[in-house]
Amino acid sequence: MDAKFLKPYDPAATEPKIYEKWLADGFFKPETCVEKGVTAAGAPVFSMVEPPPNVTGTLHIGHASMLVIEDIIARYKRMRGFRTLWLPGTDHAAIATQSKVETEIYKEEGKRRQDLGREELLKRVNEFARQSHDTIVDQMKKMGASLDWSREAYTLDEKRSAAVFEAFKRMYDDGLIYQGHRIVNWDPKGQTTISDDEIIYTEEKTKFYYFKYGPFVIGTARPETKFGDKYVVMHPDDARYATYKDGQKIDLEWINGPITATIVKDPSIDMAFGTGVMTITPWHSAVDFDIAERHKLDKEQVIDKYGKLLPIAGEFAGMKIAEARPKIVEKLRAKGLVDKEEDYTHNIATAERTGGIIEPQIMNQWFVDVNKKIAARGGRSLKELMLEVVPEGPMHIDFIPDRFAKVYVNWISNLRDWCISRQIWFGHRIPVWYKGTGATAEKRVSATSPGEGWTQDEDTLDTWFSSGLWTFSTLGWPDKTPDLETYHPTNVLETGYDIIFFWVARMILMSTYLLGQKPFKTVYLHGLVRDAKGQKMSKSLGNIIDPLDMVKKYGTDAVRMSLIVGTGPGNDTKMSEDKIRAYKNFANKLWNIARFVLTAAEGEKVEKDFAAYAPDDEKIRKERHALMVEITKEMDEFKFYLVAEKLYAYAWHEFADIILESSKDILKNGTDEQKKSRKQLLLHTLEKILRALHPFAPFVTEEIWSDMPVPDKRPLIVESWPIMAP
RNA sequence: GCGCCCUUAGCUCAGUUGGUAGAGCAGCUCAUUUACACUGAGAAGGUCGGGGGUUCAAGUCCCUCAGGGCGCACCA
Repeated sequence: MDAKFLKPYDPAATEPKIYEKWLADGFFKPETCVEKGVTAAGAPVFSMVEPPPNVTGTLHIGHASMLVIEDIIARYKRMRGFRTLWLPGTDHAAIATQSKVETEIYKEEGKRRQDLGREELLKRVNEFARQSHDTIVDQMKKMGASLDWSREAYTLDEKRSAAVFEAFKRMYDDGLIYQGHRIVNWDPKGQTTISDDEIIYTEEKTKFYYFKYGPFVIGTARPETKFGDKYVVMHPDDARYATYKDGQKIDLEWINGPITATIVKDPSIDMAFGTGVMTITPWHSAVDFDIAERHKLDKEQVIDKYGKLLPIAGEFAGMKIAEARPKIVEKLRAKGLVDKEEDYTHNIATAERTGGIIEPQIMNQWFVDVNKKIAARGGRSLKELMLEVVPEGPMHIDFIPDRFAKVYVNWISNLRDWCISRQIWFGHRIPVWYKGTGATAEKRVSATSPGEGWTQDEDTLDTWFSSGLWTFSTLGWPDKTPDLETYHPTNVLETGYDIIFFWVARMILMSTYLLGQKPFKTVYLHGLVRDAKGQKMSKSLGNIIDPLDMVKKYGTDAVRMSLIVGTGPGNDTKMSEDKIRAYKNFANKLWNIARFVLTAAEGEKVEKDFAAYAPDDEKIRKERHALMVEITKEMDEFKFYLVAEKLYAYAWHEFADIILESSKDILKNGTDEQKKSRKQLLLHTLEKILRALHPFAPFVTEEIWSDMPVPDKRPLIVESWPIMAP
């Protein structure tokens, strides 16, 4: 027995060495496994892409949990004999990364992006992204991730940019991408549009005002938008206002003097809300915009890009909303136009990345049309294509847990055209070029400048446009590569349920449209990692657990086990340092089990098909086999938490506490035959435990494995799962 | 407003075709130089959120109420 077993297990000394060995052997790469004869050339394929972490700094516990689940899947499949590809990468995360760098620059140098200019800012962001990338890759390796680094991708690298251009061009040519004046979510702080999903609603206690508007009383929480309101809308069936006719003009006194208002009757009005009458602000409200479109009404801008009032506000022009609001109410009160005010809880929309308060604005932006029929796809729209992956659809994808399929369908049915242009600089620049103005203006889609006098669109693409291509852009698309042929559709996508809409849905959109394939056969959704009390981890609560700190303190295997046990799909996980400590103890327990077994069975080798078991040993062997059958089924059902727990209980409380203890007497007082049988039993059982536990705790199992007297053994990472065909 | 999830031992949670309630942690009692103190043995601890129904049988299926969490929509 190796002298290392005389000391407690030392993860810090062991783990880096083992990861290096795996890398050197090349077993993360499916081709190498075939070349070295550890995977059959004709073996079935298993592929999975890693959801690319954003290059915004470092890995957090959520990433760690994702990597652990995926690594367990990858290692399990590899041990089951699949040609297993798990493909790594990182995401440039346009807005998230740029705003992070901008914030830092402003803090340190007091400069804004306009002070630096496009080129200089991009230089800085790219440099930051590169550093983040290096840190993150290093951290992924520390988690033990068996990712095929030879295929590493980045959403903004050359190949992925080519894929983005191709996708854009095809969608443009099919008329799916169009430019138009539509109402969008404008972030005055980030100075860019954002998508509906990037909005965070927070409750705010505010006032709800009732103003006298001629003969009516209108309600509003936003007095500052009311300057341009010259349409007063009511339901056509509202008996209270039956005397007013559609299109009727009314002169009335308003904030900055007398105006002429027009009556509009529209059935979208909720008669029970407020007074059943409202004025509309089409430029700054999606609902009002729709009403204005239906009745072909004028639209006027009231608030500018910076959240300041425009000259239409008269004496309030130039003021910020927060400043102007009370002053406007004061003025209306002085004029006797305030009917009453009430306390009100209002959901305010803020930008996820910058915290800016979203102001709907009508702007000229680029959109993806989700309802247009696509000739090349049998006359179906993107929306229709996206619905084909539901359980009863022709291209069905398994959702785990399946309740998320409903969430997905619900989202699709509410889907509106996707605004894909962003007014930031970091990202894929829109590949559209312009030349000339007015009647002679030209517009062309091109990856590079079409020539003299052409200027490129200033905007960049929503970051989810490039990540939507991830399952196939990483495999070489648009080229028809062997990788694409072999590994797409991927088998499993493992990600958080919080990005079903952002990402899962968009991958389905892109893949069904561009390839006519689903991007993955199964989507496994994990939950959030919370603290021991179930609270979200956040800087302000001071309850953040840094996975790398924990790795340093307790070892990767302990962190991995603690992230898995108690984690059902779709449910949030609770984490605590105590839990991690408990699994460090487990790694050491395994270590001591190995020490005992290797000492007790000194000189003995694992004999394949050893049949001469004593009756007691045969019983133990059968129970062990039953457990292996059970956990194999559970692995296939993605119930990793159960498997980890059962192996933990079996290794510790069955094998160590009962089997090892009972062996002491047998090995001392038994017959030679009994001793032999028991030694084989101990070796076989430890061997099976190591194999089964390897996906969960790869380092300590690999390290013990190196001392196991198993003839013709390979590194554990490419050994077989304890039972091959359950 | 629409929808989803949760409620089982002090805490965290298993309990997947309905068949006499389980684990880990914490706490309690005891052991103590052992493969391992990063340990072992033992006992204790629950009217499975309330009510109703289906059934020979319900933690499990159905209805209903309550509490907690979340998503979407609305937000004049």
